[in-house]
Formats: sequence, structure tokens, C-alpha cells
Amino acid sequence: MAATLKDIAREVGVSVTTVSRALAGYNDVAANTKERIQETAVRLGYSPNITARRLQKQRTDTLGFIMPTFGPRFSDPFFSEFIAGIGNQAAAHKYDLLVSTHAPDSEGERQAYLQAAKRGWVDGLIVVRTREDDARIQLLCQHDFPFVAFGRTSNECAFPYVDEDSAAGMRLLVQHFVDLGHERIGLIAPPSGLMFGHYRLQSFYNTMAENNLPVQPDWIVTGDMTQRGGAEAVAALLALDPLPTAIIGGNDLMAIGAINQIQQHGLRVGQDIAVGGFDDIPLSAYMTPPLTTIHQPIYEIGQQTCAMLIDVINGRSPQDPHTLLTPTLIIRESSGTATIQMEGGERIQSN
Amino acid sequence: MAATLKDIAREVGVSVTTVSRALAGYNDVAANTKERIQETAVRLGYSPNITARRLQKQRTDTLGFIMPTFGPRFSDPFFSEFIAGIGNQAAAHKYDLLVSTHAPDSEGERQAYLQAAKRGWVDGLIVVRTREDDARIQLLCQHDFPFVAFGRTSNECAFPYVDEDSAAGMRLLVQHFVDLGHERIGLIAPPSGLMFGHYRLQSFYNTMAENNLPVQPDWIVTGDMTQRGGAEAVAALLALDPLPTAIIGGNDLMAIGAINQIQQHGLRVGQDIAVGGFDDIPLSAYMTPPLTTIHQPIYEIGQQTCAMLIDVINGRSPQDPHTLLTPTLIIRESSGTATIQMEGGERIQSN
DNA sequence: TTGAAAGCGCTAACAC
DNA sequence: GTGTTAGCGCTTTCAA
Repeated sequence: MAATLKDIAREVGVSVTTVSRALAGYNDVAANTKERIQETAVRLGYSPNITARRLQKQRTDTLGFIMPTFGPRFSDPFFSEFIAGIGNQAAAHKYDLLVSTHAPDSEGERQAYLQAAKRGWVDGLIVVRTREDDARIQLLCQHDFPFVAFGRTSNECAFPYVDEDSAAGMRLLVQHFVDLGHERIGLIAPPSGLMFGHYRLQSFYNTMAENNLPVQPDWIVTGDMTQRGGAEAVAALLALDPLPTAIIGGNDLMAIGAINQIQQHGLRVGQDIAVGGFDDIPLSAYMTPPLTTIHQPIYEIGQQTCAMLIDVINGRSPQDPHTLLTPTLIIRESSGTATIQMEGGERIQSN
Repeated sequence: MAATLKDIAREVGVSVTTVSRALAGYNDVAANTKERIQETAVRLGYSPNITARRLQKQRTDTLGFIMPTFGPRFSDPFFSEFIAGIGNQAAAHKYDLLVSTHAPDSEGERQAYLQAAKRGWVDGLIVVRTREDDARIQLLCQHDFPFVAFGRTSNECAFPYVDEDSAAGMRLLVQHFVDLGHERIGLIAPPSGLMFGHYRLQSFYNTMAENNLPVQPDWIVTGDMTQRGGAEAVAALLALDPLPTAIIGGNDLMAIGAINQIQQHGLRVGQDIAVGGFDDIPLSAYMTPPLTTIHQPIYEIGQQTCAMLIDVINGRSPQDPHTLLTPTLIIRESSGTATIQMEGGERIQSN
């Protein structure tokens, strides 16, 4: 069907090699020959067979991304934006992006990573939603397979990552509420096991402690990162007496679920209960009231992660394999104040 | 690095051919030999080189999906869910999914499709957000390349698709508002050129006409499918006198943006102005008030589209290459009534 | 039951 | 400048 080098060679009356070189732009081909070859290539609608080239070059020029999905009705806007980020960056470097989906910590996921770590599927992997003890990362380290993570872990092996400084973000948020006079602050924590959840939770405790504020155990509930999970989890908080005066969602989706429930209870968000989120998904600005949150530049994080991975694959160890992004506090009405923006999002590098 | 058939062959002392057959499960290999081969394969951590296999088999076992992205801050939840749907279905059939992103109708997009249509990149493509005159589809038809679209077009060529019946959905929505007594209904239409936007707009006009209700030209505004776009577009509607009593968003994101603006204007959604959306993204249930909308089973649509594509690739023409899904009206408080659900989502097939 | 040989389409080292 | 040869790792006739 599709034209091959051989077809062109036959047509022009030269060898396959010559055609290959002519088309690759080598200049050890007679101008005349080259021209005839190029012309014929166009005429025949030639397009190189990528698979053959890959086999020869021993690389796939493909990046892998295995999405941790949590079920069919899965639509975390994080992933759309993140994929756009890595996808565009990959394309800019002539890499393809292979995407697959697996439930976190499932056997299928393990197999997928194992499979990927063998040569020939992709040249490198992007890992997201890192876990405290992350089997994926351990496996990849073990096989010495190129990857970059969005997020850190508590595993021992050293690996390149991009991460947002969750601790700093949570500190900004808690301090913001404390400064507004709040003392009873509830938290809908991300599921245990997620590394960023760990940082956010710890930072919550720490910042409260720094302000000499006690934390009641029942001010902390856990949600599954979805709006539904946030709505369900906040119920426990709303049953408390006295009520918390502020509630922080471990991510925006849960904060949105919480806002919904708070309002269903006839309470006013921003007046009766202040609410904060985490992520600054585009929708957060369009809630009523708009959601105070921590901004994360997901698209850029995707780009950076991808760029770093490409460096790793090509043996250019990135100048700094550990990038930590400082988040920004976006104050909106859900915290009970006017809309202003504090502190520009600076990029800090540490090793 | 990674073990190859040759390595195993050398180790066991047989030919590559035998190893290949043993591992492929052929039973013309001596049980004893087979066993030794398998054992060695495991010991060496053998994993077939997919690229080589592809070159030999002349197929990539890979599906392509080119996301039409509209800019960096791009996070339409539709895509997360859709990718999860096609991804899982693809995996179930042992297909990989290659994802790339391009601005709709850009030169880059054209190139990407052109590239894909040549043999060797992917075995087939999934096309979404079909356009009235869709250059992608025309190109694919022309090259006779396997693909399935989510959505129809007005182009002439016949091709397999899955689509939701937008017209039916819009009819349900408009009729719902009309039945509630609304006569001045505003619409935030999707950008012109999108096929589903066309259906939704036409159906809006038709349903109004069927009810003998006039449509003022300035009741129709256009938004870019984002919450921001919805918020901006609704401004024109809110400047009208008399005000529309109901506003329909061309998708949920725009409806959410509209709700936000309406509330900013001090109007109550569900009481002063009824609002409806389209898509039933998970967030829509957690708005305040929860959003009346048309449910689309995005995940399932992704699955079906993908399954159909795999059929096409394998020359099994699907029983019915044109699937039309009947949408469901989800009534929530934004339309000013209690929450109930009308009419189960039935699946209708037509040719 | 096993192996030799060919070939998928391409690139690259090495002649000529 | 151009062609010959070899080989990437695998599958698949066809003989033995």
C-alpha cells in the first residue's frame, strides 16, 4: 500500500541506500539524483515507516503516561490539563505520547509498569500522584528505567522529579485563615498514601501548632479527591459542635463538594464557614462564592516534567533533577474577603 | 540490555525459531524443550520487543487520539473521562493509545492527521468534536484510513460514528423549560462550526417553534465552551430588557460560568432565572443550586467508539456503524424544581 | 520436533 | 557519489 524506500529506488533506478540518504538530507548524493528521488518520493506519497526506523534506531521516541484512574465516572480536570502539558512538550521534541489507564496500586498497573520497563515499549515514563511507598517508582528504579515523577516519595531511591511545595501551599492557606481569626479549622484530607496528601496534612498540623492552635482529631476527615467524596466527608465536620469556622479541602474538587453540602445545610460559605481549596482548577473561580485556593500551574508542571524526562532519556542529566514549585495563594470570596492575589508564583530550585 | 530471543536460543542451545514458537504457545515443540525455554525466558526476564513484532506483523496495535486543545489552561473534564473510556477499552483488546494535542483546525493538526494516515504510526484514529465541514474527516476518508468519530459532520463521505442525539437532548431541555412556563429562553450556543453545536442550536429553534414561541436574535449568544466563555457570553443576556427567564448553556462548563455571573448580578438561579446545561459533568450535581442538564455517558461513548474502531481495523464492519445515543434529562434545582430524573438513557441504533 | 532462510522497512559501515 | 552488505528482533514458510 504505502510507498517504501524500495519503491522509490526501483522507480528512480538507484539503490535503497541512496534513496535513504537523499531523503535524510545527506549531501553525499548528487544534486541531480537527490532531486529525482525527492520528486518521486512526493509523487508516490512516501512517508517513512516509523516502526522500521524505530527497530533500527533502537528507540521508540515515545513517552509513556499511565493514568491512575479511580473508576468509570472519572473526570478529574487535572488530567486533561496535565496531558495537554506533556503532550505539547513531547510533540515539540518530536516525541509521541502513549497513554494508558489503570487503577492505582492494582495488579494491572504493576504489570503495565513492568511491561514498560522492558525495552521497546516507550523510552521513558511520567509518573504522577506519587505514593508514600510507591511500588511503581521502586520498580522503575530497580530496572533503571528512565522516568520523571510529578511528586516525591518516601522511598529511598533517588530519582528526578518535579513537585509543587504542598507544605508551603498548605501553610499559606492555614495561615490565611488563622490571620482572619479562625481557630477551629477542619480539613478534608486526601486519602492516606498519597505523598502530596501527606505533605498537606503534616503542614496543616505544623502551621496550626506554630500558631499555638490545637487540632481536634475529628477536625480531620478523609475524602477520595472527588467532589462527591468531599461532600460526603464534610458531613462529619458539619455534625460537630461547635462547628469549625473554616474548612480546607484537600483539593478543589473536594472543596467544591464541601461548599455544596455546607450550602445545603443552610449555611453561608464565606460568612458562616470559610472554605479553602487546593489546585485552582479553572472552575474554582466560578463557584458561588468563588473559591479561595492554592494555585498550581498544572500545564507548566506537565511541560517541565516532560522536558526533564526527555533530558534524562537522552543522557543529559538535567541541571537540577529536583524542581520544587512554590505555590500561590489565590484569595477569593469563599474565605470571606475580597479578591486579591498574594505573592507571585516563584520557581525555586533545590537539589 | 534486555534479553532477546537470540539470547534465550543461545542459552538453551536451540534455534531462535524454536524459541519463538515455544513462547508463542505452538504445540509443535517438544514438551521438554518448551519447558526449558520458558524457564530460561523467565530467568532472563525476557520480554518481546514490540517494535520488532510490529514491523513483522505490519501493524502497530496502537490507536491514535488527537485532542483538540484550545490553549494552555485547558482542562475540559470531558477529555479525562473520554480518554479513560477509550483507554480501558483499548487495553482490553491489547491496543495501545497514542495521544497528541493540537489546536483545532490548525496546520499542526492537519499535519498530524496527514502523518497518521500514512501507514505505520497507528492502526486507526478516534476523532472527536466533529466540525460541520471537517477537514480531518475528509482527509481520513480520502486516504481510506480507519477511524471512528464521536459525532457526525455534514461532509459527504460515509464513515462510522458514535454520536449523542444532541437534537433530542436540546428538545428535552427546552421542552422542560417551556413546560415550566418559560417563554423567553436564552441560549449560550457552542462556537459555530462544531457539529453538535449546530444540532443543539437548530433543535433549540425547532423546539421553540413547535411551541409557538418566538426567538429573539439577541437571546442567542455564543461562548467558547469554557466556564469563562459562559460567564462572558451571559453578560449580553443579562443586559436584556426584559430579561430571559431561563438560560441554557451549550455545555455544563458554560452553564456554570453563567450561573456564576447571574449570581454576581444578585439574581437567584432557579428562582429569578432558571438555568440548564448540557453534558452532566460530575461537577454539575455539586453546584449551588445543582444544575439541570442533559446527561451524556462520556465514558461509555469512549468505550463504544473505541470498540467500533477496533472492529473497523480488523475488517469486521460493525453491525451498525452509526450509533446514536439518546440523552437523558437530569432535572435539578437550577431549573426551579425538585430533583427527579426523567426517562432512562436508552440506546437507539439507526443506520 | 527442529532449524535454516527470508523478509518486514529502515539505517549505517564500508567498499568501490 | 553510489551500491553492497549487514543487522535491528521478530514471525513464518519450507525443509530436514
